Amino acid sequence: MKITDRKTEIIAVSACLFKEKGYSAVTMRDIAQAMDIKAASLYNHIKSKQEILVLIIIEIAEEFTNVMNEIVVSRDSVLSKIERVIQLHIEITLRNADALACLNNDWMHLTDDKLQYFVKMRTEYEENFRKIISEGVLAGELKNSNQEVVVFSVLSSLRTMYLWYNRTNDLDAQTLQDTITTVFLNGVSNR
Amino acid sequence: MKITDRKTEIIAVSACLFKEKGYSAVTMRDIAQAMDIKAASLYNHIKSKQEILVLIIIEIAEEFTNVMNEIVVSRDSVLSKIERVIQLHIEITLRNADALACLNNDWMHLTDDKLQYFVKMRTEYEENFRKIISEGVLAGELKNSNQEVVVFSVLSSLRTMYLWYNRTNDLDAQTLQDTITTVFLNGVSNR
DNA sequence: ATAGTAAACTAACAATTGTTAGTTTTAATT
DNA sequence: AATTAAAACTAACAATTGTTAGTTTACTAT
Repeated sequence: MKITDRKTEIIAVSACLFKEKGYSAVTMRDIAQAMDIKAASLYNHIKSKQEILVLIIIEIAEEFTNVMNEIVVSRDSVLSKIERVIQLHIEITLRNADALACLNNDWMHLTDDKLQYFVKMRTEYEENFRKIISEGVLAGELKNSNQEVVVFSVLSSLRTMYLWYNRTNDLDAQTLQDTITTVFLNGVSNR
Repeated sequence: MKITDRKTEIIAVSACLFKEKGYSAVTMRDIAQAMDIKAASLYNHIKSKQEILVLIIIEIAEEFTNVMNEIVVSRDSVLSKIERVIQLHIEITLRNADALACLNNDWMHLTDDKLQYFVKMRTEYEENFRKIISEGVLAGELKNSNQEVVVFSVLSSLRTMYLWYNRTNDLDAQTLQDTITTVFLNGVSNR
């Protein structure tokens, strides 16, 4: 049992490359070169290019799905639930930005059952988030705005955090969490 | 002078396909098939696949740049400026969602001087937005949050509106504008 | 030392890619 | 009816794609 096996390296290197140019624009020879081996050697470790994509995306999608399910059934207040969703996105972004970028941009290149499985998880995730927002409006904790707009305004920001979080290089996770929470809950206006 | 010339059709059809699968995954034969002609026939109208990408992205990037420049130098209040930025994004999203998706996801497949030109415009756009936020904090109109987080939280939402605006099919531009403005300025919390 | 295995290699394949050359069709103008 | 120009076509190219087969190297356990 090695500390980091070769397959794990391939996944990480591929995710990094996919983040830069997208799944379709990255060739097996690109991945191989980044690992300083020949393309054919990759196949000692992985079954296909598609398998790499699956391994990058599905694991992280399942994590989102599972934690979101926990949050939804919990007995926290709606505001706490929203905070926990924000926290979930920050955690995964900091831990694995490359895979997250890949999930966001390349999920449509999954095939057959994996694609179906992913879309099902994503739909479920969005429905759960919508459920939280509805609950909040009903409980009077949230403004009664158009819910689709609220859901996707917030979700879009959280989903694309990987694009910019590293520009704020002096920012720890807690400050990030606090600022984002304030922005979404209370807005940017000082009035 | 035709009502819609063939070249314009190619651009539109291509933008639509690029939106679905990304620039690299769409072949000239895909584009041709969508127009019910053969791939070689495309070259009677366009110079290359790359030219299609350039025509889709650069025009819309210039529009963003130009309007943003107008907004920044205007004498409106900061809150009005932010509202105008939101309006700009909504307008372009409603008018040309496909091209916007393409700009967001495929800009890195531009080459050489066009790539440089695009990145320069994007940087300028972000700096202008940051300038508005700074001005607002200084004038006491905005909360004194971490500015990078504010800038990209808002910008990320606006940039990816094309992904979801059509789910709210009973939503006119004005309601969309009002809801988004409220969400960002005042937050979702009711407290 | 020997055997065995993990992981690299070379060479090549069949399919697909963007693109070009040359030709035919279509439709409008004289 | 003849001319012309726009826009389609067929056929093919050279390069690149993901992948396979078979071989060699490097390291570990006997």
